Amino acid sequence: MPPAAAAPRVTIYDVAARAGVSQPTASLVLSNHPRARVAPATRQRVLDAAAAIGYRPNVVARSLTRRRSFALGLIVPDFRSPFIADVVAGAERVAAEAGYAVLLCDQSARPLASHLELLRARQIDGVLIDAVGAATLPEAALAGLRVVLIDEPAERWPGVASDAAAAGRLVAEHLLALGHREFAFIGPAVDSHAYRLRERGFISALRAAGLTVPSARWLRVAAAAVAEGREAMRRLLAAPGRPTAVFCANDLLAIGAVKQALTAGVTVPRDLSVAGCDDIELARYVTPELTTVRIPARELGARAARLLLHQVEGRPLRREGAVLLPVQLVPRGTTAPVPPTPPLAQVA
Amino acid sequence: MPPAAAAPRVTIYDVAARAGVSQPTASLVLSNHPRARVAPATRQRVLDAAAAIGYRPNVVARSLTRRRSFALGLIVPDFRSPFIADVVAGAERVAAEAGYAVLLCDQSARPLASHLELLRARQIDGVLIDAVGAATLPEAALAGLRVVLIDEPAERWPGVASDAAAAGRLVAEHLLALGHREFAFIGPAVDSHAYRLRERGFISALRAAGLTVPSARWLRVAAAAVAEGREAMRRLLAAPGRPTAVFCANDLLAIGAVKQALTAGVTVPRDLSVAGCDDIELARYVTPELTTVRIPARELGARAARLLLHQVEGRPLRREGAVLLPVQLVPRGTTAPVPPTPPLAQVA
DNA sequence: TTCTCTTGCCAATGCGGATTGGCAGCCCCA
DNA sequence: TGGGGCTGCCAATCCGCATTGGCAAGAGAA
Repeated sequence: MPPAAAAPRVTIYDVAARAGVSQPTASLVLSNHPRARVAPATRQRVLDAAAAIGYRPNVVARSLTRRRSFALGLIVPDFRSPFIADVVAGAERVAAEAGYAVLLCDQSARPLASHLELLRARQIDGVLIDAVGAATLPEAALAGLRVVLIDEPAERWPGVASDAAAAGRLVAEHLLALGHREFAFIGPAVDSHAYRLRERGFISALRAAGLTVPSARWLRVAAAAVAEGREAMRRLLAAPGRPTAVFCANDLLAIGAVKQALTAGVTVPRDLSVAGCDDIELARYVTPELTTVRIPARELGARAARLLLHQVEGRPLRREGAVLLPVQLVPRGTTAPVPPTPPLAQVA
Repeated sequence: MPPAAAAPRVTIYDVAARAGVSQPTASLVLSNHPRARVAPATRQRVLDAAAAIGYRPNVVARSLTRRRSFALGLIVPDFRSPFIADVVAGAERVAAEAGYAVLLCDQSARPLASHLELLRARQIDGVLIDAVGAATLPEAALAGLRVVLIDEPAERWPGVASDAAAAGRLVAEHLLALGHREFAFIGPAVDSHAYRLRERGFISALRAAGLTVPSARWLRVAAAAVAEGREAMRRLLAAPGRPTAVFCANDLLAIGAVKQALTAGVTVPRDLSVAGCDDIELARYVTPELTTVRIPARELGARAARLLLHQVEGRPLRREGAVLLPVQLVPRGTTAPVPPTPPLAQVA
C-alpha cells in the first residue's frame, strides 16, 4: 500500500545537467557560496537553468549535510491562551524573516521532556522555552541544545522576561492610591517564575504600605483560565468578610472573576475592584473594561527568537544574560476608589 | 564563525558497532522492518546497544531516504483567533498521536502561495488548508501535494466543513421565533466559503419567512475581529432607523458589536438582540453572555488531520469527499423577544 | 618559450539511514 | 554425500546536497 504517486522531483542534478555543469558547480552557484569562484557566464547558465525547470532546494537534504534543520522549537504552556498566542506570533515572525520554521509544542498536549526529545530527533537548531518546569528539568534534557528561556530566568541560559515584579507592584500601588486596604489575590498554583514574581511584587508593595493579604483571601487555582477565575471569585464571595480589591494574576482569571462577581450581584467596580495582568485584546471588550498591566507579549517572543537566532548563527550576543522588558499599568473600568462606607461584612 | 560545539551525535553506526553487526542489520532491527529476518539474539543485542548508548534516530536522515518528512503543514488565516486556535489544537493532537509534527503557517504573516512553497521545500507529507483563497489558487500551487481543506469545499480535494448554512439558518429561526422582523448583518468581506454560507443560510431563512435585510443594514467589515464588530455597530447605530436584531458572522464581531451598543447606551438584549457564531469560550464570559452557534472547532481540525493522515499513509478513505459536521444553536443572554413597542426611528 | 600563478571547474566523499541483492552457513532429505 | 531450500547477515547503493582537494587551461613573468 504505497502512497499515491509522488510528485516528480526536480533536483540539483537536473539543474546541473541542463546548464552543462557538474552538480558541485550548480551547488556552488545556487547556495551562493561566498568564496565560490565561478565564471559569471557559468553562474548565469546555472541560474537560468534553475529558473527554467523550477528548481527548489530540498531542505531535508540540505539539513543533512549542513547539520542544521533551519527550524526552531517553541515550547509553550498552551498556545490557545491569547497571551501566549501573541508570544508565539512574535517569535514566529522573527524566525520566518530569517528563513526558519517554527515547531510549536504545546505543553498541555505532552510533557516538556517529551517535546525536547522529539525536537532533538528532528535536529532542531534551537529551542525557545516558555514553559512550566524548565528550571527543574534534568541537566541531560537540555544538554547540547541551544536554548533561550522566556519568562523563566535561569543561570545557564540566556532569557527574555517581562518585569513581572513591577506588574504586581504597579497594581498594588494603583489600588492603594484608590484607597483600598482590603485585598485578595487569585493566581495559578503552577510553578511559574513570572506568576510568582507577580505575586511577590504585589505583596511586597502592600507590605511596604504596612498592609497584607490574609491567607484566606489568597486563592490558588489549578489553571490561569477564565473558569478558574470564576470559581475562585465564587469562593471569595462565599467566605465571610469581603475585600474591596482583587488582583488576578492574569486577565483570563480576572475576566472570570468579574463575571462571577456581576453574576452574584456584586457590582464592579462600585462594590469591588478587580485588576488583571497581561492586557490581552479582550480586556478592552469585556464590560466593564478591565484594568490590567500591559505585558509586551509579541516583543517577548520576538526578542527571544532574535536571541536564539544569534546563537544559532554563531553571531556574538551583544549583551549577555537576560533581557527584562518593561511593563505598564493600564487603568480601566474595573477599578475605582474604595467606597466611603466599607461593605458590610457578610456572615456565611 | 562556526556555531558553538555541536552535541556528539549517536548514529546507527555506533549502535551497529557496539552490537557487533553491520549498519543495515541495525537498521532492520531499529526500524522494525516487517519482513526483516533477524535472529532473536541479534535483535536483542542491537536493541540493548541502542538503549545503552541512547540512540535516537535522526529524523532528517530518515526523511531523506524514506522521502517523507513525517510533518504536516497547517495553514490558517490567523491562529490568534480563538476559534482557529481550537482547530489547530484538534489537528495537532491527532498528528502528534500519529508521530507527525505540524508546521503551523499563518496567513496573516505571509501569503498562502508562499507558505505552500516553503512547505514543499521541506518535503511536507501533506497540508491542511483552512485559509482564504484556497479555491482560487493556481493549479500548480497544489500540484502533487496531499491536501485536505477545512471549511472550504472544493471538487479536487477531500475536505471537512461545518454546516455553516445551518448556522445562519438556526440564528434566523431563533430570532424570528422571538418576534424580530428588523434585521441587520455584520460579516467580513473576505472570500471565505464558510462565512458566505453563514450569510446565505441566514438570509434564505429570513426570505422563507417573507423577510429581508435592507442593504443599508448589510455591513461588510475588513476582518472578523472585535474592533471591526465595534466599528460596524457604530455605523449601524448612526444610520437612520434601527434593527431589532443583528447577526454577526462570528463571535468576535458579536462581542465588539455588543460592546459598542452598550457603550452607546443601547441595552442588549432589551433594545437590541445580537447573535454570534462559533461559540468560543469567551462567549460565555462577556456580559450579557453571547447567544451563538456552536461550531465544533477541535473536531474540525481533528477530522481533517485524520483524513490527511489516511491519505499520507496510503490507507483507503472510508468515505470519499467532504465531511459535514453538525452545528447547534446556543441561546444565551444577548437575544430576547422583540419589545412590544418598536424602537423609535432616529433621524441621523 | 618556459615557468609560476591564478582562475574555473569537477571528482570524490560525506551526512545518517533505508533497501536490495546476494552470499555463506545450516538443516533436511534423498 | 550431494543438492535444494532456508535462514541470517552484510556489501553496495541511493536519497539530494555541501564541501574539499586537485587538475587543467589561461594569464602573466622571466
